[in-house]
Amino acid sequence: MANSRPMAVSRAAPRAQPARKEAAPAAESGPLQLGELSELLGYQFKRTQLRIFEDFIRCVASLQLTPAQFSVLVLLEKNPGRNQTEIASTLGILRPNFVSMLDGLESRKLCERIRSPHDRRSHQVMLTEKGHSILARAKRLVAAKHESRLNALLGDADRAALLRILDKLSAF
Amino acid sequence: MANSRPMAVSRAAPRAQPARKEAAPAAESGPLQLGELSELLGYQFKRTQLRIFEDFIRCVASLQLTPAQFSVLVLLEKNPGRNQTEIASTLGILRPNFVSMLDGLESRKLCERIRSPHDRRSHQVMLTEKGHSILARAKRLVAAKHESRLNALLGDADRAALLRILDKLSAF
DNA sequence: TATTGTTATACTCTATAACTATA
DNA sequence: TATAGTTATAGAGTATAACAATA
Repeated sequence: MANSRPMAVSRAAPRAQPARKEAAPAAESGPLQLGELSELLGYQFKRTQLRIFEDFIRCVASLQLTPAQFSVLVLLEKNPGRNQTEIASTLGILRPNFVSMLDGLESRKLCERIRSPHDRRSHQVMLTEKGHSILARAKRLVAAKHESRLNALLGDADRAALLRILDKLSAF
Repeated sequence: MANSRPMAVSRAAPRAQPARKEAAPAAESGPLQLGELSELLGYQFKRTQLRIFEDFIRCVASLQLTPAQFSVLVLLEKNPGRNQTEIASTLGILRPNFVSMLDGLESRKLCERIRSPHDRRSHQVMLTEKGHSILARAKRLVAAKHESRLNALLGDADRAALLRILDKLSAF
C-alpha cells in the first residue's frame, strides 16, 4: 500500500529562464519539471484520486473495508434485494469479478444472497444486521476523519464547486 | 479496456417519497440509488478519472501510448539525462516496475539509456529523435481531441477552477 | 556501507470466454 | 434462445525482497 510518496505536483517556482538562451536546458539537480503534466487533467486526477483512496483506507482501517467494499455496502443499504448484476453494473464492476467480492463480504456476514422466489436464477442481495451496523460505523469514520479532512482543506465553497464540476464531467 | 459502461452517476430525479411512509423502501426496478456515494468525493473522483483515461487512450490510440507512457515521455523531454530513480519516483512509479516500462519504450526506440560517466551505476535516460517526434504528435492529439473535448464540456472557468482545486488537493 | 538498476515474485484489478441452472 | 451466477484464466498495475555492479 505505502508507495514512494511522490513529489508535490507543485505549480510553483517555474524557474526563471537565463534570458537569452533558447530551449531551457532543464535543471541538473533538484526536483524535476512536470512540464505539461501540470495542466493535464487526467494526470492530476489520477494522482489526487490515489491520495484520496489512501486516506479513505487509512480512515476505515479499523473496519477492514476497502473503498470498493464500502461502495457495495452503501448500494445494498439503499437498494435491498437487487440482484448481483444490478449492483455490480451500477458500480462499474464486471459480474465475474463481483462474485469473489460478494463472497468476501458474505463470509464476513456483512451481507447475504437469497435465491429470488420470482426468478430462481438470481440472488436478492441484502445487508445483514451486522452489515448495517458495520456500514453505519464506516460512515461515521468516513464523515469524521476522511470527509472532514477534505472539507477542511477545500472549504465549503470549493467542495461544492468540485462536486458540481464532477457532476458536469459525468457526461464525459 | 471497454468496461460495462456504468450508470450516469446522476444526481437527478431523487424519487419523491410517499409522504407518510418512513424509511423509503427503495425502488423495485429501474436505476439504483447511489445514496451517499453521490457526495463521496473519492467515489466520484475514481469514476471520473477512469472515464478521462479511457478517452485519453482512445485519442492517442494511433500512437499506441498509455497515459503512463505519455507521462514518462513528457518528463524525459523536460528533464533529459536524469536517471531512472528520479523519473520513476517523480511519477510515483516504483523503481522495479519502471524497468519493464522503460524496456518497452526503449525497444520502440522512443528513448535510450546511457551509462552515466559520472556514476556508472546509473543511466541517463533521454528521448531519441523518434521519441521527440512521437511525443510531439501525441501532444497534438491530446490537445486537439482529448483536452479540447474536456474544455468544451467544462468551459474555461470551470477548467481553471478544477485545476486550482486539484492543486489545492495536492496538499492532501 | 549505501545506492542504481535489475530480477523474481506476489497480490490486486480488470477483462473475456465458457459453463450451469434456470427462464 | 437468453439471462444470472459462476469458474477459469489472462493481463495490467502495484508491492516487497534480494542480488550484482558501483560508489
